[in-house]
Amino acid sequence: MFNETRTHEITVDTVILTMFDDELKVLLIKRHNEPFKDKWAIPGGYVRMSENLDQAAERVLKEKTGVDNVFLEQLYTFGDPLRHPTSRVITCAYFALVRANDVQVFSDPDVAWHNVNDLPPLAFDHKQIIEYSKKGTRERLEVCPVAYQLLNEKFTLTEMQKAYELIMGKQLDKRNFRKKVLCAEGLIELNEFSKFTSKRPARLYTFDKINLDSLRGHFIMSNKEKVC
Amino acid sequence: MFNETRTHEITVDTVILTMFDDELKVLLIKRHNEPFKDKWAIPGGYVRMSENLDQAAERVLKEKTGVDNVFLEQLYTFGDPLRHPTSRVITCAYFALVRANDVQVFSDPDVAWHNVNDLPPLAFDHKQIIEYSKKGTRERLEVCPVAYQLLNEKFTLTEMQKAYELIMGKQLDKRNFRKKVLCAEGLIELNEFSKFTSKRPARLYTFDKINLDSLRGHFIMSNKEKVC
DNA sequence: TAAGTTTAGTGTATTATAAACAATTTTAAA
DNA sequence: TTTAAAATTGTTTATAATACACTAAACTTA
Repeated sequence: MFNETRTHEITVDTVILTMFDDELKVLLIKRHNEPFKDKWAIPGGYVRMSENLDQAAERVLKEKTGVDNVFLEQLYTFGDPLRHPTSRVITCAYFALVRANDVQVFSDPDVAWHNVNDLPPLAFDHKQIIEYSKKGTRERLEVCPVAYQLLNEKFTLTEMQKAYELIMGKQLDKRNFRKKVLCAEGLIELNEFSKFTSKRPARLYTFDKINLDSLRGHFIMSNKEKVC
Repeated sequence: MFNETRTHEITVDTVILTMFDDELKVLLIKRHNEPFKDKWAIPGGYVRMSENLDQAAERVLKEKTGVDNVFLEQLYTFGDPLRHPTSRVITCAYFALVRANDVQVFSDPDVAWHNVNDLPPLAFDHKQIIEYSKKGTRERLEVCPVAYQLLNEKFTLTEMQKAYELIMGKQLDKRNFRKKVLCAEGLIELNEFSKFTSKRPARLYTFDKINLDSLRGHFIMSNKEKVC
């Protein structure tokens, strides 16, 4: 069935996640061409000869959202011979966490955010890739406070808890959550309050970006809270 | 510098780890051809058109060690344009844990086990790949008792602790270690004792393979013991 | 302007897990 | 039989996780 040659096509596909309307959203693009015409797909593209895989993923992310300098990490490489119906394409999947406000609003109705837990029919193995990225985000959150990547620069603790809850897929106790994050390094309490909430304003916090490298090991979701 | 075409060569490279002489060992092959002639390299090969990446890694492992049905997991994909000096080769790296006794003894002096912490000059980016695999093995051990993959079918708790210590890169307390593993699921106490030790014989244990799938989440090294 | 509604914010007691720590037992070898 | 090496075993302390409910502040509306 296959001609056992040595070359394949290699792409990067990027699962771009953000948070709004109390949902984790993934950016999808509706395909205009075969294969999988009219199905939705995560953004991707061929790896160029002069760039490494991280650079290819950054380029795709920048092209589709206009953002860079955000959390972007290699997830897994998918290489099933039949994942592409007409050619042999191996794809290195990345996942990115971006702030909804940073993304350029696109008027194209064929580029849209979808709830990661309520996906339309997807092209290729992209459903599997998105499922992997949900798991990867959760595992990443267990060792590193990546959830702040989804939040605005200034955020309330309620917003932060919501991000944790969406990624972990479970509700957290408000008092225990605040106790844990308030004693963690890197979180800075501001003397500002959210103005746009309709009820009691909430204190705003921000992250000390300079110390983010040292945060590995902090903000750990406990073993018991792990979704195994 | 580069012709931005769409095809690259893709290989799998496999970090094969085992344990003997109280050391974690990695299987290396001395290269006979350029590039990197006479440097050591981890076993690898081109991905065939008809196989997926897991199958390619299994094939390479089987060819080099004669073993299959062992722990073998995708690690990371390395795609720096300059990682291969003369062509554009993207490699999907895997890591495997095997029992030293299961591996066919090879008489070829250019195939040898090396201490992972004392490596000879390596070809390509293989030093980086091996470092990644040490980290990957440690992280895997934190959520799953993969260390048993390095042990014989019947093993003593001292041997098991040694495997944990080598992977974690630190010494563990004997009493706390035994307390933790003895109350974990899947470990079966045998009425047999090691005969080849020169002093007091140690009780042998084995793993309940049937229940291994349910072991995720057990045998967790605590957060405090994590090497971050 | 008072009452009602919504969200923000806070502390303690209990339980579970991890960590520190040393003496005794068993066998083979001398 | 004495000695040496490795195996085996429990308790105490410290830390972390969990469960749990009321008050405070601001806006809305009657």
